[in-house]
Formats: sequence, C-alpha cells, structure tokens
Amino acid sequence: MAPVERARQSDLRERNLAAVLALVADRTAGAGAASAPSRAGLAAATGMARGTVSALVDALLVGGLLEEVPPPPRTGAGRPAHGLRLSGRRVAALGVELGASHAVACVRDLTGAVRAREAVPSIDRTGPPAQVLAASAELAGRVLADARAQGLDVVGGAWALPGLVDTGAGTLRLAPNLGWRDVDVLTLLGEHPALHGLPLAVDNEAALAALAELWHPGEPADEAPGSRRGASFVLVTGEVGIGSGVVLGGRPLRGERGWSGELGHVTVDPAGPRCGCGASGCLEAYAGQEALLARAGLAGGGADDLRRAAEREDPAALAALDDAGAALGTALAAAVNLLDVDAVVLGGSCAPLAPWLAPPLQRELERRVLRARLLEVPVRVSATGADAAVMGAAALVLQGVLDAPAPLLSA
Amino acid sequence: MAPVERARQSDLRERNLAAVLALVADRTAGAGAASAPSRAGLAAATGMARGTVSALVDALLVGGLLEEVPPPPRTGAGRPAHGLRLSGRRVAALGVELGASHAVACVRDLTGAVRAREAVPSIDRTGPPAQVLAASAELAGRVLADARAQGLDVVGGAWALPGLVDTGAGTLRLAPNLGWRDVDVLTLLGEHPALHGLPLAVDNEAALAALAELWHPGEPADEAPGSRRGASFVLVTGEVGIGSGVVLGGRPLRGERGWSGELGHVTVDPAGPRCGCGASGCLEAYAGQEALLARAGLAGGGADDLRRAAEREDPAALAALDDAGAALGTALAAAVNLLDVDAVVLGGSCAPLAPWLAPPLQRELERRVLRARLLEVPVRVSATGADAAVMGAAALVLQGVLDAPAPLLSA
DNA sequence: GGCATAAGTTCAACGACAGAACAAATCAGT
DNA sequence: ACTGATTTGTTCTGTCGTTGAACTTATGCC
Repeated sequence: MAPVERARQSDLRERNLAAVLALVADRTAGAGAASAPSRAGLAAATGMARGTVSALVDALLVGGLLEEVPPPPRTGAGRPAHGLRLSGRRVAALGVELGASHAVACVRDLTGAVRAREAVPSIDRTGPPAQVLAASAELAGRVLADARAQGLDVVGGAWALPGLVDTGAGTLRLAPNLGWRDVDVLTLLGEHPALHGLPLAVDNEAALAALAELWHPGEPADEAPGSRRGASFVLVTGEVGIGSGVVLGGRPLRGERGWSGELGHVTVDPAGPRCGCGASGCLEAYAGQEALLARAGLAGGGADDLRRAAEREDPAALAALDDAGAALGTALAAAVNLLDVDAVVLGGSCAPLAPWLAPPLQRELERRVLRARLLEVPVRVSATGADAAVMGAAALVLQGVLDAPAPLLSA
Repeated sequence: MAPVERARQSDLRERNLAAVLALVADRTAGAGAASAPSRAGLAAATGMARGTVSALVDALLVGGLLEEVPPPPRTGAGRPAHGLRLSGRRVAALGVELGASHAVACVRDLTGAVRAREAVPSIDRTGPPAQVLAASAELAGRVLADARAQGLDVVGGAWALPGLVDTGAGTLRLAPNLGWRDVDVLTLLGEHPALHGLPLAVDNEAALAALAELWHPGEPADEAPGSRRGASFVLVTGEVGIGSGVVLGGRPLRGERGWSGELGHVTVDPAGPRCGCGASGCLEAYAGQEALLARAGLAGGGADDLRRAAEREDPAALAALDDAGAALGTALAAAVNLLDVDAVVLGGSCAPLAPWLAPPLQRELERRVLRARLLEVPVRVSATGADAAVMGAAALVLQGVLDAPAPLLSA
C-alpha cells in the first residue's frame, strides 16, 4: 500500500544527526546571528537526552559541519553555553544553470554563502547537446578549482535545466527552449574529466528556483516563528517559457518523475491563442515573454523594455500586463485549488513586473480560489534574484547533506 | 529548512513492524491468495536478519494483526514455510460518509473486508450541524455494535465530508453543498456517547475516495510488479459538486491544510457560465451534476436519467456529455501538468458516464498535457463503487494502523 | 534410512539512545 | 573574596533493538 522501508540502527543515528543539523540551520537562519543554539538548547528542543546531543554534536564538529562560536550573549546565572552554527569551512556544493542562452555556475558552502561563481552570458548552443554540456562542465571545473583552492570539499553538484527533467534517470526528456530531446545529461556529464568522481544530479530549473526561495535567508519574522520550516508556496519563474516550482510542507513537490509544476501549459482559455506546444490558450500564450512583448507592441524587445514602457504608462504595455496578470491569476488559482499552498511567489522575469502583474493576479485569485473566502492567498515577490536556479541547484546538494550527514562524518 | 523529527529507539521497531506489515499486505493483496509470504521471505525482501523478522512477526501474531495460514503450496526441498497474511479477526476501523442527502457507515477489518454496513438513504439535514452529526453518530453506533458483536476491536473512525475540511483541526470550514461553515466536527462527534473513547478523524470525501481506490484489491497484474505501491493518480469524484483526490507515490496528497484537490473550481473558461462559488467558468459549471443535466435538457433529473438518454443516443445528452468530457479534460490537464501523476481515474457519478466522457477527456489530455508526447496519460474508470468515500474513511484508519502498529501490540 | 535443503529459533555481541550522577563555569549575595 | 545557586556539558551504566551465526526442525529426494 505504501512504501515503508526497513530501518537499521545506523538510520537512527543518521536521522538524529539530521535533526540536530536542521535545528541549528533553522535557528541560525531564522533569527539574527546571536541566537546560535547550545547543546542543552538542542536537547530541550528535540527532546533527546543531553548526553546524546553532545555525542551527535561532537561528531558534527569533528566532521566540520558545525562549529562553535565562542560565547553567545550572556543571560543569567549558570555556566555559559557554547553557541553552535553551521560551518562554511569544509562542505560545499556545486550548482550549474544551463539556460536557453546563458550558463552560470556557483559553489555555495554549507551556510549557503556563495564562495565561487562564474557566468557565461552567451553560451554557444549550435553544437550537439554533448558539446554544450561539455562547455558547462568546463565552466563548472573552473568554479570547482576556485572553491577547492579555498579548502572547500565540494561534495556534489546539480544542473538546473529548462524542460521536463527525469530526476530519477538523470535525463532531459524534452526541452523546447533548448531544442533538445532525450538527452542523457548525467552520463554525458559524468564522463567529463573536470567532474571526475563528483556525485551529480539534474533537476528542472523552476523546481530548483523554488528551493532557492526556500533557502533564502530573508524574511526575518515574516511568518510563523518556525521561519521557513513548513513553508508552502508556488514560485512562478518566467524566463523564455513559464514554469513553476511547488514547495509543500517545506519540501519541494517533485511529482512521479520530476515533471510537476508545468504551469506554463495550464489552459487559461481553451479558445485562446495557439501555443508553441500545439495546444491553445496556454498560460505561456498570454504571459510568456514572447507573447507578452508582442501584445505590448514590443516584439523583439526584452523584459527591460517592457518595464520601462510600463513605467512611462504606455497604454499597450499596461493592457498587456493586465491581461498577463489575469491569465497568471487564472492558472495560479488552479494551482492553489489543487495543491492548497499558502502563497504565490513571483520570480524570474515576473518579479520586476510585479507592480503591474500582482493586482490583476490577486483579483483573479480572490475570485477563483475556493478557499480565498476563508484564507487569503498572499502574492509575494521572490527574494532571490536572477541566479535563483543556480542557487537552488547548489541548495539541492546541500539539502542532501543536511538530510543525510552521516556519510560525510566517517571519512 | 525541513521538518526533521528526532527518532527514538522505539521508532526503529515501529518502523520495522510497519515494513513487515506493509510487505505482507502488499503480497497478499497484489497477487492471489496463495502467495502468503514466509518469515524467511520477508527477511530476504526487507534485508533484515531472519531472527529480527521472526521477533517482529511474533509480536504481530500475538497482537492479532497477522495470522498464519497452514501450508502454502509446496515447492521444493526444505522445511516448509508458514504463510503469513493480515488477520481480519481483531483490528477494524469505522468509516462514515456524510453526504449532501445520504449517510453511510461501515466497519472494515484489517484485510479491508466490510464486516458491517448501514446506509441511511435520506438524512434529515434541516436541523443544525450538531443534530445532523449526532444522527450520523447514532448510525455509527449501530454499525459499531454490530462489529463488536463479531469480536472486532474497532480502533478508530473517520468521517468523510464534502467541502473544505481542516484535517489538522478536525473542523469543516466550508461546505456549500451542506450549507455548513466552520463546524467543529471532531469535538461535536467526540461528545457523543456512542463514540466514547474512539479516536476520530475527518477528511474530505474525495481525498478518501482516492484512498479507497488505492486500497482496492482489483487490478492483479495491471501495472508494475509492485502492485499498488507507488501508484499515482487523480481520482475525479462527481457527486453534487466535483472534487478530486490526488495520490502521489502511493500516498494521498493533502496540501497544507487538507484543502487540496478542489478540481471543481479550476477554471475551464474564464468567460464561461457563472458558478455557485461566485467565479465564472469553473469545471462544475460544465460537468457538475446540475449543470450537466440542465445542458442535456434533463433539469431536475438524476444521473441515471442522463445515462439512459445517452444510451439511446439522445443528441442533447451526447452534446452535453461531450462538452463535459472536454471540460474535465481541460481541468485535469492542468492537474497533470502541475502534479505529474501517472493516470486519471473517473469515479463517483462520472464512472457510469465514462463511455461518453472519456473520449473527449482523453483528447484534451493529449492536447494539453505537456508530457503527453512522452508518456500518455491513461484514463481509467474507478474500481470502487458508490461507497468509495466510506470505504476510504475506514481505510484511512487502517492505513494508520499499518503505518504505526506498535500502539496496538502492548495492550 | 540417510542426506541435502530450507525455515524458523536462540543467543551472544554490538550500536545507539536514556537517565542520572558528576564536573565545570558563571552569577548573585554577603 | 567567598559561598551557594544555577545551568551547561560530560561520563557512565542500563536498556532496547538489530545482527549474524549456530542450532533445531521439517520436508523432499535418493
């Protein structure tokens, strides 16, 4: 009925290490710096015995995942506690984004800080996929070398790709914007000498952008005290196409194969304009970059042109944005009705256009989301910038470390 | 970043008990009766030591969750194995469905067999919610007495309700078809003497119908060998309104509060007919029972009238069904695009109409689901009948037992 | 009747957490 | 400055649960 895996004794330890690590990560990220938790505080928060926590923390300290910060602010009587926080000294992760025309790679340490980064503004993708992937591997290799020179141990890498990515098999099944189909990305990358021995993963760029949003340090006391634990939202990423990433209960929603979140091809109006996918009235045909610019009379322009046109209150631009916002609202209402997420977040090229997109979007959500009369659906603007997908790719690997730290402790 | 709970040693045992139980359930349900697994087989399948499995099985045997079946078919040399299967002798669960006009209660034993059932064809819901709920509690009390007279230990009960159910708080927040709002169902039921001491839960009827579908014994070698493990589908339940339940990776998708799956209010055409919810062009305005009958020229009739009209090829009925099927397809395409489920299942009053609904539905899915060109989206007809929601309600409790059997073993 | 084979049981060992006793480091008050 | 209260962190013993191997049991085959 349900996939219940057996557990061995070492899984216990693994899980409790992860619980300690998650709690430290949450506390350090949630409030300001000074709130580094102590062993005793962790024991109280988790319910574990103080001795057990001490043992777990020691293992994480020698493994270089945690570090002690001398004395946190003195409070009352009693022996002062040693503060604990994630250590950015050892563990790091590689993220690579391969977009329609650009490529970026970065290495983030366990605290999430970017320690190395390089962008290639315009990647030559006239060659076959293998060649383009090799170019991205070269880029990754340079960033890796930079990080390793800083003493970082890069434990894995993830590639953010546009299109339907089969996360299990590690293949890119369909990428209209790249013109690729059935490319075995993981195998091709694994053969590249610059990435030798590095565990790799691939995922959809929108799903990873959503993960980046979840990892973003911002929003201090924005929500419930638990900060980003249990956050749930749909992040819309409008680049060439429109995608979305769903986070439910603080975890990315993957779907059966990793093909979830295809918001761009949700139908807004079945009798609407033709879409590149073959159907009609898809969201992309209203709010996709190309369609949006064409409707604003700016065909061939860029997102910046549209923003400037809207700023000087150009009527065609305002009308196009209003229509696009309404279309986004209709599609996102479907997503909220189906998924019951807390909020909608505008990311990618939608973020700078939010002042014009959000009002009609919000209006449609209020009308079309059944639960809106009980609980409003807030529309937020993404806190992450243009690098969301790369940041998320690295975060994917880091999340893996936080979830299963044990393998890093024995070595 | 993520809700990682600490684990104690007893959780290890709990989980391994659940693993054994799930494997037995899966084997007994998946193939025919004769494939009852042995202790040794379970050890091999789980990877646990034979001694450990023996200990776990013994605990489940004395707890009455498993039973031995004398000798499974002889195979080769060696000591013959004792077959194991779920026992229907002790543990059972209560399910109650409270629909717009009817109520049903049943008790299922751990094997899923219905051991007691009673339906009230027409419930008087002119009174306040507390009174209607009390009537359902009386109904439940009679079924409970029947089950207890058979020696069953009913370990919990679940109520299937139409509308937005807050599963965490145990309240029905909004039920247009009942005319209820913010009813604290769990508290009201808990006060009723007939249910004294019984742990109760509430959930949305469509979500529970999907669970029933997942639990349904049918489909022998329909899919992958793992039978229903990891199944993923959207089940459409068309009764008065249209709802849906989502199963992803063999588990129901709940959403943040339990309000997921509101397919009925996904927009099919923003310029479409007005819906009772206040918006326009919702799926319910096309394929809801009332709208469907009205379009077929059968206003005031029932689902059977429509089926008969379709059978005699009444043009208005056929046209209405074709439109409804296409609308269902548009809305379900959004669901598949967003969730990446394997299949679509027609249930409730859609099931008998499937011969007419499925073709246009399938057509729209093929057009509008982005992944359809890679992997088709099969449309199936639900194997469960009109009792899907009650069956699912009981299954919810039983699933809880399978997931956490330990509490039943000490007593 | 004896041997091979596989299932099930028993038992010592090990890994991990729990709880209590203990040592360490600070503050408050005299 | 000294003493006691207080809280943190460590150490140690006990318990729980799994592991792996040795052992017993039951059957088929020769």
